[in-house]
Formats: sequence, C-alpha cells, structure tokens
Amino acid sequence: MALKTSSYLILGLVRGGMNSGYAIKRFIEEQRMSVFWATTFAQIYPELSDLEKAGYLTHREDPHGARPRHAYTLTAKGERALMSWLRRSRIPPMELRDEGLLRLAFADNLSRKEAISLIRRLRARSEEAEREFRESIIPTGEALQALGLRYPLVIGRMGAEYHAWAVKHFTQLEAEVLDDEPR
Amino acid sequence: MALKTSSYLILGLVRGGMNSGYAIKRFIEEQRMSVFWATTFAQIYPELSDLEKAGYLTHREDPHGARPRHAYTLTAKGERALMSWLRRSRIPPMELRDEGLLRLAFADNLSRKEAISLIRRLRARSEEAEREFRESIIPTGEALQALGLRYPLVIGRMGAEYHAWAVKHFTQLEAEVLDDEPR
DNA sequence: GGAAGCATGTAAAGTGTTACATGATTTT
DNA sequence: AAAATCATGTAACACTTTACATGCTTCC
Repeated sequence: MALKTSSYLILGLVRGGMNSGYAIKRFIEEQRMSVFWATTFAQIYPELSDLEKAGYLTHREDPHGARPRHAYTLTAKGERALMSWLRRSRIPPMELRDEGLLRLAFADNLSRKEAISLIRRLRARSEEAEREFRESIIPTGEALQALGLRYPLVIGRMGAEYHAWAVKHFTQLEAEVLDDEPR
Repeated sequence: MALKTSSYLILGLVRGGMNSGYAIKRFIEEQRMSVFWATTFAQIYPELSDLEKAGYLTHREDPHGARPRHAYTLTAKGERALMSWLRRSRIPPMELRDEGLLRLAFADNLSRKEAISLIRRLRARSEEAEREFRESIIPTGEALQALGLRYPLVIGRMGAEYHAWAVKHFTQLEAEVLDDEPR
C-alpha cells in the first residue's frame, strides 16, 4: 500500500492523540488545518481502516455508553512511516486553487470600477480570514503550546500574517488601479 | 451544462487570444497561471469540445501545413457567461494543498535540528519560486502590459512578493526556533 | 538526420466531494 | 422535548492525473 499525503495527515493526528475518526475531523476543522489540507469523513473512515489493514494502525473499542467509538494508535510501522515522511528532503510544490485570483488574472475584461470592486472583495476575504486566525486558531494554538506543542501556533500565526500581508497588498493594488488611469 | 471554474479558465484564455488547446496549455505554463489553477491536456481538449457542444465556443479549422489545428472563438453566449462569472459578487475561499506546511504542522515530532532543516527547505522552496516569478513571469507580464493587458503583470508581482514575504517569514521562524530553547 | 517543439486526443486509474443513512448522548 | 453534538460509515458522482497513442514542423 502506497501512502498518500492524506494518509500521513491521519497518522500525524493519531500520533498527536486524535484517536477516532471524529476527533481527527474535528481537530482539522478547529485548528483550520483544512486551510492547507482539507478532508472529509468519507476519506477519513476508509483511510483509517486501510491503514489498519496495512499494519500502520491498530484500534481498540472505546464505546461511550451505547455509542461505539474506535480508539486508534500507531504501530511501530506507523511511527516509522510518519517519521520518515517528516524527514524527507524533497518538499513538493504547494498547490493553490483560487477562483478569486483567477478572476483577477482576467480583470482586463472588466471596467475599472468593476475591477476595483473585485479587488475590494478579495481584500475583504483576507480580512475575514485573518480575523478567524486571530480569534480562534491562534488561541487554540496557544493552549496547545502550553501542552508542549509549538507548531500548531506557528502555523496559526503564519496564516494570520499571510492574510494581513494580502490585505495590505490588495489595498495598495486598489490605490494603484485608481491612480493609474485617472479620468 | 453547468460550467466549472476550469470552463471559465478556458473561456477567459480563448477570449484573450489563446485559440487552440495547445496555446491555452502553453500560456498557463508560461504565465504560471498553473500556480493558482493547474490543468492538463486531458482536461482542456474534452472541455473545449463540451463548451462548443453547449454553444459557448465555435471553432474553424486552422491547419499549419498538414498539421491540423482548431482555432476557437467565443460565441455571444460564451462572452455573456464569462462576463457574468467575472462580475459575480461571491468569491469562493481559496483552496491550498501544501505538504510542506502539513509537515511543519507536525514538526513537534522532530528534533530541533530536523525542524530547522525543514524550515530551511521551505525557505529555499520560496526563494526558488520568487526567482522564477522575477525572471520569467514578470517579464512576460511586462510584455503583455505593453499590449494593454495589465493584470497578468499584477498577478506576477503578487506571486513574487508573496514568496519574498514567505522567505522573510521562514528566516524569522528559524531564528525563533534556534533562539527559544537554547541548549 | 535527429531533437525539440507543435498539435490533438483517449483510456484507465486515482482522488475527492456530496448526499445519504443511522443512531446515541449532551445541552438548552 | 428539541436541538446540537458525538460517532461511524456507504454509494454515487465529479474531478484530476497519468499513461498512452499518433503524427507534423522547425531548428540545429
């Protein structure tokens, strides 16, 4: 079985104490890991059982009353796989899909007024994202830091600072477009 | 037929004068539009013929010697569809998939030395991306600006500046990690 | 004459999302 | 008593990538 990136996502989260499918999904959403690696239940549950079949995970039953729950842990093989992935020297290029930037790339088809309105909406999108990072991801990151985990906070700060940068960038772009062909 | 984002990508490029499948692909690669919306021949060719069947495009034969070539143009319906997409008020959230950031999120599992090596490789990746933007995408953007197209250059500059920001960010992060738990 | 680039496509496999399906527990 | 949250999964559909398949033209 060849492991995909989403397999390592799951191994990493199980290693970090998220031992059920539900807990994995919740952590990804709460910590906005979905920003750089989104996933769904329909991927997580089959992947957990595939990883177990292939010997990277084991689980025990961990019911909560009559509600069933599976508590997964890494096997030695799972630990080795996770660590060797983390240590790989090659980092694949990041993949971005952004309809907003795609529309900006075609903004020559728009009137100046319309282009400015698009730029403003792009800025508003980043403003909102920055707020979310500051108000919910960073605080969770700080809580995790108290438990000895530093990198969730590092990622949260990076997200907030990136969007702050984007807001500045779009503000400046708006000024340039307003300025450049005055009429 | 419901149009997807990649349909609009193709409509936008045909509108911009890239009238064959091959020309579309080449422009996406050269102008590194693939950075925010990647695609392949296996998507472009079927999409062109679907868009034609649905009345958004027409083509005429435009052979180059004995080598066949299709020259597509937008129909009135295609123009309307493209413009109404560009003017839509809602901008979907950007989607990022970055194995590098995912590994950084799990860097608590690494030794300090290993974490620093990961951060350095992330910085190197952005350095290289910045260089590519400055050396090839921005110059092409400048050429297009001379033809009255401003936004390809806007996008090129944004890419270069983003990666410059990321380089600074990773440099600072490396210093923090080195500093923080001195041994 | 060979390599690089131009040009169009299909088939199969892989990956990911949405909708569906079910039921228990906790909070309001 | 209802709503929100916890918990696990499947089926169908949509989308994307990789590999294959072919042949012409231009540059060195």
